[in-house]
Amino acid sequence: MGRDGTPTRNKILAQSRALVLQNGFSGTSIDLILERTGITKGAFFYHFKTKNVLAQALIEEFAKEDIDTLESALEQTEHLKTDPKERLLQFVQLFIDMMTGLTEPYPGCLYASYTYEPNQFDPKVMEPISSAILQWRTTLVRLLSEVRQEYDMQQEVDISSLADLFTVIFEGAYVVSKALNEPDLVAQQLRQLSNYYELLFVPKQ
Amino acid sequence: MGRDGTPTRNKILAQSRALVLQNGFSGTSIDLILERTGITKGAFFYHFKTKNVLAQALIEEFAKEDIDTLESALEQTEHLKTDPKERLLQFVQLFIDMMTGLTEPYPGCLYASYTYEPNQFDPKVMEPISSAILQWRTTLVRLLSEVRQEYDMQQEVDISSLADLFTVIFEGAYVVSKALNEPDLVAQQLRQLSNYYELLFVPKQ
DNA sequence: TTATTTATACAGACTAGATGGTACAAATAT
DNA sequence: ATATTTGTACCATCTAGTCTGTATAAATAA
Repeated sequence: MGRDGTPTRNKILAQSRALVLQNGFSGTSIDLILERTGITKGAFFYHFKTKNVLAQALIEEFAKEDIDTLESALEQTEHLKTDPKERLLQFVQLFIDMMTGLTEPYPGCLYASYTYEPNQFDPKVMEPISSAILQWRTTLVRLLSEVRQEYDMQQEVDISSLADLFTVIFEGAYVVSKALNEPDLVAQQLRQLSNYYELLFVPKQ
Repeated sequence: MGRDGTPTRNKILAQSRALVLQNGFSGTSIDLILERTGITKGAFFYHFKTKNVLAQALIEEFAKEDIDTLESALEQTEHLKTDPKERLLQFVQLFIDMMTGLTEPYPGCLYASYTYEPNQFDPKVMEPISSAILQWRTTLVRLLSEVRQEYDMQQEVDISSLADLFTVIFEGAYVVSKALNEPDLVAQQLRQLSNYYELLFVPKQ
């Protein structure tokens, strides 16, 4: 019955994400989205009742992809479970590889974009952000705890903060990479994180 | 000579900065600024010919304060020059102290805010951002190079990336701190940076 | 098979209010 | 007195969102 609307919906989501990362959410007018997608107002409001519904769909999709990436990286390193440090380093390495060889800066993170204009959104639009960040924290706390059990720490540091450092470096590197227009900066910063982990955990005794 | 307009101008700048960090630049209407400051439209456009001129004034003022902070921290640690590592750690410590004991998240960084809606601004509005970030890089490269001359590095890492890590952690920590509403996260992350420096540089031989 | 119904998807003119910006008179300080 | 600062009415444009109508495609019935 009726034609298939998912290509249209996906076009709106994809272009909107790109536009929001360049213009901010409130700097992205619906007319601009229409222009970019070649879609009309009627089609847009058929798929998204209001602009805020689009905001919510955008962040939910982004968060889903984000968590998928996290879980995929976990799976890809599961075979290293016997050496938790090796696993941790390999886990980071996956993201280094992901961010290596870009020719232009990674377009950025919607979490940061939204976080710098939180008043534009209903509270429930912001919720997936903290939810996702906390899931990164939880996951890395687990990975780090496993390392800690089999290695000595050169310094007694708070595992939870150490876990957050992963997200912090990502978010910060996106900002600086965009600001300086240096595509490989993100990978470089992740390498620093890897070095830190390397130095911090040493064989027992 | 007419009356003194600087209090008005300063009120506009201060309130606008706060508003931009909450709503984004294009989400901050002039009417909202007027409402917040209790100033009228005529006054506003007397001080700032266009909204983009305000954007420029905002970022220039912010960058100036930022560089002032950098230079102040340099001065405050100059007496430790004989032990460059001690100086570096003390340098970071100053910022940890600065970010300790906040009751609500630090409002954020205009560099990041602008970087996530760069299309809203003339290119010359964005210029002070890269300029300031590069000045941090240059300064930290100097501090780190001085350490390197008197200490061994546990791992051979790129000094320039190591320098950027300072800014990266600040920017990332602001984002995550705001997103999770955890005021002390910034100080915690800077402590991780300090730990990394601590581990990386070891006495010669 | 073909005409008709039905649910879905899209098109585009229209509106009410917001937005950045202007014009200019009035107030204020020196 | 007059350069400077402020108040307010106004304007053109942009904004999100509405409305009515049309196209598409599958389901149903003759």
